[in-house]
Amino acid sequence: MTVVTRFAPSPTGFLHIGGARTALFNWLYARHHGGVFRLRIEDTDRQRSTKEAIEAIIDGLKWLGLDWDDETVFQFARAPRHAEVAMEMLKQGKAYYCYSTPEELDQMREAAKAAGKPMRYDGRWRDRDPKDAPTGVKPVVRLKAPTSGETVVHDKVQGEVRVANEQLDDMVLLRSDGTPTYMHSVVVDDHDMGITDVIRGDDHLTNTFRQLQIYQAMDWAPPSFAHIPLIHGPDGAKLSKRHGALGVEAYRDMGYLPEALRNYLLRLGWGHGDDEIISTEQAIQWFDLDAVGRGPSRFDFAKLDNLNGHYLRQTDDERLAQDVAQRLSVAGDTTIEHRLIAGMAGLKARAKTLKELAENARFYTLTRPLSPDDKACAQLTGGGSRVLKELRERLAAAPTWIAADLESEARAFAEAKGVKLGQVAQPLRAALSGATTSPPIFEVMQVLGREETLGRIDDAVGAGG
RNA sequence: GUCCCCAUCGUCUAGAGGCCCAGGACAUCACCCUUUCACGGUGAAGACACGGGUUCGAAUCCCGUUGGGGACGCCA
Repeated sequence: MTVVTRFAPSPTGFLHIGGARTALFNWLYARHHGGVFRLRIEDTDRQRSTKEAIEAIIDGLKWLGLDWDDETVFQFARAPRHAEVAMEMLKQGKAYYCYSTPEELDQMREAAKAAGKPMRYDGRWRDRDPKDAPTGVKPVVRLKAPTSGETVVHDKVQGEVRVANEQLDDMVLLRSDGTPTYMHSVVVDDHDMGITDVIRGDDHLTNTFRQLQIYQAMDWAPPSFAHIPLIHGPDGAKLSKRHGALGVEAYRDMGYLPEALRNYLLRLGWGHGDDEIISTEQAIQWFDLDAVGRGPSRFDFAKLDNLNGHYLRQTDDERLAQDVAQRLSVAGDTTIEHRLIAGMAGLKARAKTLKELAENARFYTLTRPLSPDDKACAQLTGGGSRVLKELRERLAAAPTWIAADLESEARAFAEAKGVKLGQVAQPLRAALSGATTSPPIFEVMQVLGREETLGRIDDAVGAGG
């Protein structure tokens, strides 16, 4: 049987990091088994669902490179079908109309709380004659759930989980306005869409019991389930905004590469021996549910940064330069763009994110004169300035303008002056980059070119006195 | 509160009874490389939550305790 998985987000916000991982696992599982990965937007909450959220989710999935098959299913559009199934259950005596008012339910809730028991609908309309129905009250449709025995889930990650049916009550299938509840629509949609494997967050594990009861009532074969643990914040508690509960677009803006985020998310809760850097091809080949861990894991930016740095260094210079030019608003300036491409080799070993890369690259994009920072200014006073003045003459006469030769010039100069190379290189760095740290300075000179280099030295020498 | 789930270095994890006085990665620290900062290299420190069993032998199996998480809606 062909594997069919799905990602079923509700469009009430961005595609957050936990959802992204759920989508990734579903996608990998389907691709690994040569199956189908589908997308269903659960937009039945008309109040909270927005068009913007739908777009954010779709953009996020595309950015992450998680492509889905077939058409996207919008759950709300299927409401008539959900109602139809509920009616069928009513006809077969598997469901019933319940006329209890919200007030009555509140009373039950409070009574249950006072008694230290969980809220359970007491089934007061379960076997009542429909003729008793009060007028003017629109009923909900409730499932006639089994009252004894137990319901068991054979979960691919959590193993066999069982619960006594007394713990469960008769849940609402259709609201009094005739719209389906989440529990009901999920089951009908998964069935109709031919989903074979439901892979979702751990928070749905207890929902599964109730959903299983609907499958049983309809005599449908349930899919197999896999509940993956949730992602927590660094403190072990629920992931907060501050700690990473952000939309994937926020990660893009912070300068993370989609391949790095994918690799990071994959390793969160799943492992393959000692492998850390895992390409998408390998992931598809290796991924399976049996290696998914059962405990929740904590989100760690430091590890994401490290992974991102790794992928950054693998990425070709043009792509990086283009992103940097965009971030620094200099895209289209070909001189600058060429400089960025030429300087990228030295730049990319020094950054963890594209954002950091852009900040480090800024000095390449500046127009003279630069405004050196405090530490750089300190390099440009007194001795530093004198060294630069003399070095400038020698550089102006340099026969070539390539890094290795420029370094030889500087070394010869330092030796002649009886100073360490650092005493030459640091003022030079301050003059050319406006800072005390930069890519290798002779590489910077080559990238900047003779004219710009000499000009920046002149600016610095003049300003430094 | 009730039900359900989980538990190896600070973090992510390897480990499916002897290969483990527990391996890798990130982070930390030291050293090397070096014109700065990185990258890279070498090394150090660092964990089986606790208590009982089972077994010749347990990180691995069972029970309990503790700790964490999740679910208890006419939200999804």
